[in-house]
Amino acid sequence: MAENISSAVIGRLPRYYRYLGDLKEAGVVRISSQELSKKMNVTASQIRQDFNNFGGFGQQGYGYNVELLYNEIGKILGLDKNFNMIIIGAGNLGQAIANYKDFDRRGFKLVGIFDVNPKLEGLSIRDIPIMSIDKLESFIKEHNVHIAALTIPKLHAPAIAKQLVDYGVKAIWNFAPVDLNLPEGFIVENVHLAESLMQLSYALTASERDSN
Amino acid sequence: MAENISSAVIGRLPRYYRYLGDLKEAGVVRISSQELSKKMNVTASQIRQDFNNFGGFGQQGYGYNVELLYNEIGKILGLDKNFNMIIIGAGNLGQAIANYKDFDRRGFKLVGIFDVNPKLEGLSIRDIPIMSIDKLESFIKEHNVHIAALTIPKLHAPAIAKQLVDYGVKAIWNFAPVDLNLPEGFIVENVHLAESLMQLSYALTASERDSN
DNA sequence: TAGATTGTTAATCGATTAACAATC
DNA sequence: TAGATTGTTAATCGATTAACAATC
Repeated sequence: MAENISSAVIGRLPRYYRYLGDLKEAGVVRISSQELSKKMNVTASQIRQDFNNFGGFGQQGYGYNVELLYNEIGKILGLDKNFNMIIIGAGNLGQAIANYKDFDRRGFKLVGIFDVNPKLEGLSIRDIPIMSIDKLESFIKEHNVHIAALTIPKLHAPAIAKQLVDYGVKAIWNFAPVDLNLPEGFIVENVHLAESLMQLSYALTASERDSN
Repeated sequence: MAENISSAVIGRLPRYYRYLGDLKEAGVVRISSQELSKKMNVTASQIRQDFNNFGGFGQQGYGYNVELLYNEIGKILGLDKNFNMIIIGAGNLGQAIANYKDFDRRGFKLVGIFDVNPKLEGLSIRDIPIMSIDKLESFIKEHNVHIAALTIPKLHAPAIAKQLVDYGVKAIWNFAPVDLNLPEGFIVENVHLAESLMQLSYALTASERDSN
């Protein structure tokens, strides 16, 4: 069905999903691409093009059924499935992610947390045990781990990432400020906080320049 | 000098900056666009085009001086300046950000942390006091706060964001899963973790589909 | 049926890549 | 000078927007 959709389109789906979820919550039953375009500040044309990448979900003269569209986009994003997730690195960021109950609700089930620090072993976050990194291999091979969130320092991230691939993890959610260079086709989604802050810094700097 | 550079270009600058920093660390003095293109997995043409948006930093027949280029990109990104930053919301994510010493090093100085929870008042993270949200207005007006990192739940984020704008903050680094809809031209940089995870989920789902 | 709005094709715009003259 | 590599123009590619026929 959906082969080779551009990443520009995929990048917009979660935002559509969020708006449609809000509309559903608010009890809105139908919406036209034009109404949605006003709310979201994008063109109606883009909305229709985006949805039509996956086969039309609307109806001429009517628009889109909010709940149906919400569910369909959820399916496209795989939110109707359950994925087992582990977190590597129980530092501040790892703990923050471990505490996000929303991820669980959306089908991302946290099944384990790993850290190199032996002092943390035996502790747990939301009943998920923190384990020694030594147990990583056996744990992954025993459990069906789809996603590993990598919240460890830059230095060790590439080596650990390689292990994760070898042990059979399917995707890495990478928070380390480094490119992991994994085998062709392996799924990596990067969250580079420092880069985000630099873009903000650029905007601040540029706006100061302009006002002179 | 640099007016209206596309956000595609700006989005790539921090990555260039990271690679050039690593090269500098490694003692590399010069690099050609072609060598850099191999390392970074982008075209040499794009590298040269990107840099030439800001005036050429290279030299024909030689390439680019690593340290000079690193410093120039740093200046473009505003990393030669100092910005005062506050964090609104001392939950897990707020604490994680507060503990990032790297941001301080790059000129983002954390000057205050705010939370609605009165129990946290009086505590501090890395010697930065956690204050009641009641003190937000006076604090911002007394200190020169450039950036506010917003790490609070979705529900209250838009209202707090509005206040931040009114009180004179220059930019918001928004971690709440909501669009803030602030006045035209006000700087917002979003980090939507849930959306990032959904894109990863899409990739996982699509790869399963393909392998069937 | 008439009106509304989609799905889809065509036109435009912008970003990326290729090519090469300029020049170190 | 000859070789290398940039800076920059031109060609290509892809994404966005506009337009409209199909259809509910």
